[in-house]
Amino acid sequence: MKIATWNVNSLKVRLGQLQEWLAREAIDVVCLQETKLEDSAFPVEALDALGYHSSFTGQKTYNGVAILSRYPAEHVESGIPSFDDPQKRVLSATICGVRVVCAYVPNGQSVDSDKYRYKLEWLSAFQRWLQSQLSDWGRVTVLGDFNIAPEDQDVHDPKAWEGQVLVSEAERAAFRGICELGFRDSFRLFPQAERSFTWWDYRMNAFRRKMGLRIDHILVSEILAPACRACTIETGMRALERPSDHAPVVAELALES
DNA sequence: ATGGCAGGAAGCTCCTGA
Repeated sequence: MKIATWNVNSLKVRLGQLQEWLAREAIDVVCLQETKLEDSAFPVEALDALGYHSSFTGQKTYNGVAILSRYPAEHVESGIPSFDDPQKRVLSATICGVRVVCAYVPNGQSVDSDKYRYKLEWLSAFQRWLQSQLSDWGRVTVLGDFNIAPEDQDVHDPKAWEGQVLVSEAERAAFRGICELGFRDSFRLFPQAERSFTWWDYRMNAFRRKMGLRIDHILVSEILAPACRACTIETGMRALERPSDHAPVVAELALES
């Protein structure tokens, strides 16, 4: 089973790229972030035509997450139950016996902002909830835009970014806290090229200059990790005309059954 | 030096993203 995550930065704008990608790659589950669409505007028919069932929770202009799947999605749940939040950032579903959590972690803006405090509170609630997801389901995968570069090797210029939002110690501690519940960063299960990133700023020719961060992740629970065969970044998607500023991440799970 | 792109909603400029 191939699972993927992609921050599309507007599904309306990126629908054509998504369709081409899904027609080309045999991906079974796709988690999307920043769809920026109200539910009534979600392109259900276009994705159904490609063989995908859509689950989604969205809002106008900001946020919005979706899970596309070639197989039925069961027990679909929106949000973090204990965390009342009008921002549509979390969607979870069970597909082929695997709990799939699609997450769009808050950006945080800057470390001295209210949005940063919201990010840390959000992450704390997310971690608590993931613990219950782990005990409920066992086979759990968390895919999404974490807005956290876990280590210096995930940052093109660690010196320049030191202490900034996306790399600050409190954010990295929150990421480790989630992993320590019993998750592995699937990307680091395998040898990877240096300077592997998933996001490049639209400005300053950052992509061409390889000035990126690795902030989109696929975590797999310990019990699933032995089944993980690969994790790759679809860097080519960032090189398209009118791209999202994020590239997709894809992981392959060898599931018995 | 706080810029630089891009998307959305509004409406000819602003907010947000990361």
